[in-house]
Amino acid sequence: MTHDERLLSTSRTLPIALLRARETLMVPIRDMLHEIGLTEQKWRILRTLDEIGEVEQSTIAQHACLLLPSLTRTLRRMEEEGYITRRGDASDRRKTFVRITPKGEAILAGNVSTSVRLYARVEEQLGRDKLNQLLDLLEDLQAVDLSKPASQD
Amino acid sequence: MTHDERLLSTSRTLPIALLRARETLMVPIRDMLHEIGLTEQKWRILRTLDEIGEVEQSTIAQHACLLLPSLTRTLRRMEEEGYITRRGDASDRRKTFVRITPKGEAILAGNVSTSVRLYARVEEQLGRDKLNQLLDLLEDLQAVDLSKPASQD
DNA sequence: TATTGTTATACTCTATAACTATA
DNA sequence: TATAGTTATAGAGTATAACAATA
Repeated sequence: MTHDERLLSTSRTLPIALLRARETLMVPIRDMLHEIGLTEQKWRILRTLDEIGEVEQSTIAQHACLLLPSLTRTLRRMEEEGYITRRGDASDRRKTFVRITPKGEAILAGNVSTSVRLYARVEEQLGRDKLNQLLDLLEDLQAVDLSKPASQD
Repeated sequence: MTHDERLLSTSRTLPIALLRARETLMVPIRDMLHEIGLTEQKWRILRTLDEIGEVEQSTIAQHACLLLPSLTRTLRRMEEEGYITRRGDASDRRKTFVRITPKGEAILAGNVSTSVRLYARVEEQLGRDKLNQLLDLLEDLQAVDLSKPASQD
C-alpha cells in the first residue's frame, strides 16, 4: 500500500477545498446576482449560452452543472423573463435549441465590471502566475477520468 | 485600465471552473454517500467534527460551508440518527457544543477506502506535484480577502 | 432500443427575517 | 447592544422514476 487508510485533513481534501475556495469568491458575486434578481444557476446558464451560442439543453446541463429536470423548469422561467428563447430542431425533433436574447446579453454586459473587479482583486493578492496556474490545474482536474480504478499494489 | 471589460471564458472563470472540477470528483463520492444514506452536507459535518473535535455550531457552519438555520435542522436529524451529540456550554449558555459519536466515527472509518481510492486515481492522472500544488493554491485562494477594492488605474 | 426532453414527486438546501436567551 | 442559536417560511435546487416523442 502506498497510501494510509486515514482520512486527509479537510483542507487537503479536494471536494471540500474546492467548495471553500468557491464560497470565498461567491460572497461578492451573490451580492451582485441578488441585486439583479438572478440565481447562481441562471447566471451560469446565461454565461454558457453567451459563450457557446445556440445549443441543445443537454449541453447546457453539462456546462452549467445542472440536471435536466432542473434545467427544464429554470429555462421555462427564463423564457418567460425574456432572457432566452427556445426552438425545436427540424432535423431531430426530440431536441430543443436554446439561445440567449439581447436582454440576456444585456444583463451579462451590465455586470461585467463586477466580475472584472473581482478577478483583479484575486490577481492582486494571489499573483497573476498563481492564478493562471490554478486555472490550468482546475482544467486538468476536470478532465480526470475517475471511472477506472487506480492501479492496485 | 489593465483589464478589458469583457467576460472571461467560463473555463477560465474561477467560480465555474471550481464547480466543474468539484462535480468531476463528486460523482463517485455521491455514489458512496447514497449507499450509506448521507447527504453531502452531513458528510462535511462529520468530516469537520472528526477533524476539529467538539466545537460550537458557528464553527461547523464556517468549516462545512453551511448556514446556521440549515445546520440547526441537519444536526437535529443527525442527533436522532446517533451520529452526533450536543451539550450546552456551562460558561456561556448561548452556545451549544457538538461532538461526533462513535457511530459517526465508524461511518467515516468505514468509507475511508473510497476517499483513498479516489485520491489515488487523481494523483495517478494528475501527478503528485500538481495535486499538491493545486491544494496549496486552493488554500491561498480561500484566504483571499475580497472585502477591499483592488487598486484602481 | 437508445436518446432527448418533460413531468411529477419527495426531499433537501438556501435565504431571510423574526425571535429567544444570554452576554 | 451584540452574539449564538432556533424557528418559520418561501423559494429553489436535487434526485429519481415514469413518461412521451423521436431516432
